[in-house]
Amino acid sequence: MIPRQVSRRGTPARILDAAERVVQTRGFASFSYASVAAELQITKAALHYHYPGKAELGLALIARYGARFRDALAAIDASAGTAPEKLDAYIGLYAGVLSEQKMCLCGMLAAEFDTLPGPMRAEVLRFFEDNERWLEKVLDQGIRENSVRMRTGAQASAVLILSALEGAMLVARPCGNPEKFRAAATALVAGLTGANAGEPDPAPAASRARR
Amino acid sequence: MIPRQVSRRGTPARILDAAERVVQTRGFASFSYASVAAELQITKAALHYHYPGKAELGLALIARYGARFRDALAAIDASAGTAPEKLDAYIGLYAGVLSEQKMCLCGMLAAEFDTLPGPMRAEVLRFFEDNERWLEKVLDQGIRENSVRMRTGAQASAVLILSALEGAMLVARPCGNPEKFRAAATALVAGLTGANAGEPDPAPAASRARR
DNA sequence: GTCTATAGGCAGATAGAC
DNA sequence: GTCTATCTGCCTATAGAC
Repeated sequence: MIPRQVSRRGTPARILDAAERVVQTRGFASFSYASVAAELQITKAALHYHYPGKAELGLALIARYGARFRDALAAIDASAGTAPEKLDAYIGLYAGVLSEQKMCLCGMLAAEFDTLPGPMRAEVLRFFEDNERWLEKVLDQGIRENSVRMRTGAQASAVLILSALEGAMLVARPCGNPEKFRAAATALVAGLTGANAGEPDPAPAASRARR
Repeated sequence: MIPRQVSRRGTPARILDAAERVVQTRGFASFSYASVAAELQITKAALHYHYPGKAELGLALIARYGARFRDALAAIDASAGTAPEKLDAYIGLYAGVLSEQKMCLCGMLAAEFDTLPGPMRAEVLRFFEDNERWLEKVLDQGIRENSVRMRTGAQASAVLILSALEGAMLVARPCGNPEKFRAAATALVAGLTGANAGEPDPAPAASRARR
């Protein structure tokens, strides 16, 4: 009586789910309509109905990923923690992706940048810019709180954090060793907060800075 | 009377040169015998004569790249500089690649890792391990010299340096902005060397050292 | 060593039935 | 919305002449 669907999620979303997984593990060039169709047990023609071509599907992929990421950053902001706490949460986002043996979608697409259609390129750049802006804001907060100590500007440190985490995923994933990612992240934070690993902060983060 | 070749370099080396450039800009999946043959103005069949298949060509590519990199590291060692000087030279290797709008070959292949033939995977892993070992050695030297201050172990810091530089290339290349790479590298080094380190600091960006 | 020619497969994409 | 069937093009790879 009830026309139950194969899945609660609609077909477009399920297509994006499958495509996203393939792109994050094998890359955009190595992803094909055939592989996604096989996984969803539908035909390539059905995929083309929902997404006319690879370029459009790729764009939808980044758009959804970017929106999800921005939501996650907004949620971290809403938690109103200290800068180091926010950084830890930010690192957790990356660690979560890596724990599924996946690369950051935009990190993967950055490697393939020269082969991407124009609209996809623009969205990849936007993703990086958004992340840098958010990180810069958090670092500024950390300076006000006296919980972060930088010897260079917040902008350069923001680029470093983004680069280090993307790079740590890139390097750690082939090694099949999430610990490698954790080690890099810990050393990164240590260089920004002046914290000794395994020891209490020499200058405890302002317990609840104004904001 | 002298059977002059088209180039001083032999055909196998010229094939590797062209293939390397394509892989470092577009990726291994997007590289084809046809594109390399067109660039060298020979046929695909001639390429197959020198390298039976894509897997063999790819392996030769990493082998040559890895050997060249190891030679560069040995040259830095031979210079007998301080640890910060060696790190700067190491960063210069990456900057040189990026200045040609190219990604590190092994960084690119790391993104595509899941699609690579087994022998290529092994060489990519070897490259990362070699780099980490070398960096760890330099960091140990820096501790002995008192020119490097780490708040975490040398191993974790070595992974961070490798990750940050690979990631900085990954992020900076799409932006078409080498300055972004420099900013990340500067912030990275700043986090590893104290402002009040024994060695003269050519760029005391933020001279208010706390430790 | 390099060529022409071609095999065989898989890619992205479309037309039209249901 | 999903299907079958098909088109076109590019891919890796091989056979055999020169």
